[in-house]
Amino acid sequence: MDDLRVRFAPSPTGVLHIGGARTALFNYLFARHNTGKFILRIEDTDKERSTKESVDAIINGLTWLGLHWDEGPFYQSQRTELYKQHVDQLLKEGKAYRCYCTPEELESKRTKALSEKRKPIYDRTCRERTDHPEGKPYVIRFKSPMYGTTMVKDMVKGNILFNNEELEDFVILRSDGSPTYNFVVVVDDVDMHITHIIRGDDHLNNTPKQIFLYHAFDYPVPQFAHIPLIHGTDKARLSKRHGATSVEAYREEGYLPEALVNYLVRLGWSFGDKEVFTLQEMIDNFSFDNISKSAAVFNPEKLLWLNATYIREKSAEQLLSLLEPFIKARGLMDCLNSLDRSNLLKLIDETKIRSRTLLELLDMMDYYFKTDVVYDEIAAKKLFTQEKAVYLQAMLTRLSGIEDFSQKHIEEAIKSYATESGLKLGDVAQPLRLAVTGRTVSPGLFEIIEILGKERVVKRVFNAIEYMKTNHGQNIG
RNA sequence: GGUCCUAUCGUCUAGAGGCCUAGGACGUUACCCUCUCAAGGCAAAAACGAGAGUUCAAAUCUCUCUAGGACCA
Repeated sequence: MDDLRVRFAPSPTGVLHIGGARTALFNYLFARHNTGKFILRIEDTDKERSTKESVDAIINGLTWLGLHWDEGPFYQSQRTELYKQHVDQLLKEGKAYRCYCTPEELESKRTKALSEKRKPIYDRTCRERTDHPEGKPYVIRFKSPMYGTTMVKDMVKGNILFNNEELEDFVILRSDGSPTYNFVVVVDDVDMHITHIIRGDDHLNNTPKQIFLYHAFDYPVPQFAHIPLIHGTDKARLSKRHGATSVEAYREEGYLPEALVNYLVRLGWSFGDKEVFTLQEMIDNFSFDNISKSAAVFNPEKLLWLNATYIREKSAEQLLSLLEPFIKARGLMDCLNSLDRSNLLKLIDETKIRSRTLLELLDMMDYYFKTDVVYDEIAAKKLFTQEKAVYLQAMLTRLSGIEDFSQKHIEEAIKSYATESGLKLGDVAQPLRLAVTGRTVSPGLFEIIEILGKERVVKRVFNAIEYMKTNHGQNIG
């Protein structure tokens, strides 16, 4: 098994979507598990739809996910000579032939066959033709076997038998001289010495045709693994209308690559009851024995949970560096540099268990970056009342009086005030939280007061009291 | 339309004839903890698509149907 070679062969016609990413992942894991080689091949023969941006998206996406390839990227667009040679070879060996039937002729044959309830496959008119009409356009067709059966041995689906009579003499070279998909795939896989083909099961029906070509090239048929597709909630193949489906989108929303990889590996693959895997654990345990045969519905909730799990396991330092691109994007870099770093790290530690994405994490710490607190409107109406203004005034005095502004002393000050005034802690804590963060939800109040520091807290409580004075009219009753 | 694939809680799955009163995870709900929200803890509700057969015994094997999906046109 030491010569095992697999490939991921996407078409660069859009973003790297999570279905493709999962196919790449399974290829990667299989290669690493078996100490084989993982090859990246860009199938950009469709010049109309292939773009450089899309190639970049694929490469960046795979790199971000940590799915490193050993060879490539190879580009089909740079290999046209190779395909031409192989067409010529098949032609010379009598394994393919020129077909001069016009599209109109083929169409009428089709409709006729259909009306007579026959299979609408090409009737092989030109198969034994020997003349070469000058100047007449032609396609090149492969001479498929007309009888017998072809067995696809699949590591996921088992043995699948196809009846050769169902298959036609398919086109390998179009009239414009461009080779077709089934043909170039096989030429490349032969040329790259691919031993195992792991791809979506949407290719299953193409496989017998490709097996014909392997035979024609006298190349041992690779092992196949057709993995089930990913579906949306409506059980249809996952597409844009199901929401974010690109790897890039998840990156921008603050997902961690290890979370996405972990989620994708469990979509269709399992290892007992285990849910959380390191990449090494995936590599160690991966096998096609425990891949499921049916399509899996993509569940964003579970991905979110996994992402939260991974965020929680990161250190504050790690999270801060992960947050940097997001901080930069919001133009908060200057702000970051002017703030106390150790306090920010403490805040990250307090906030990370409440965040499911990096974006959420940053959002939940906005009050730390901002100079002026913006109050949640509904909460302000409810909590910034005359009665609460009294509490805040008292807290302003007490907090200002603390020499050693530590969590312990802050807690004592707030709790003793509540007790002395016969109040529940929440009665004081909630308006105070709103004053200091602008929110009703935050990490522990005593912790964040210490983290923000005496100066900022005192100023914020003072500002809140001022706000209540100027807006008190609407807050009465 | 033809060919092919698939079928366990809402979702991801465990399950390879008796360990199944069907296990785990996400989500949902209740409770505990609690200054809010999370996290954590502890519970609960929730599934073998239908029908025949094989067998002492079927989620597991066979067949039919049904439903989804993919490919080709």
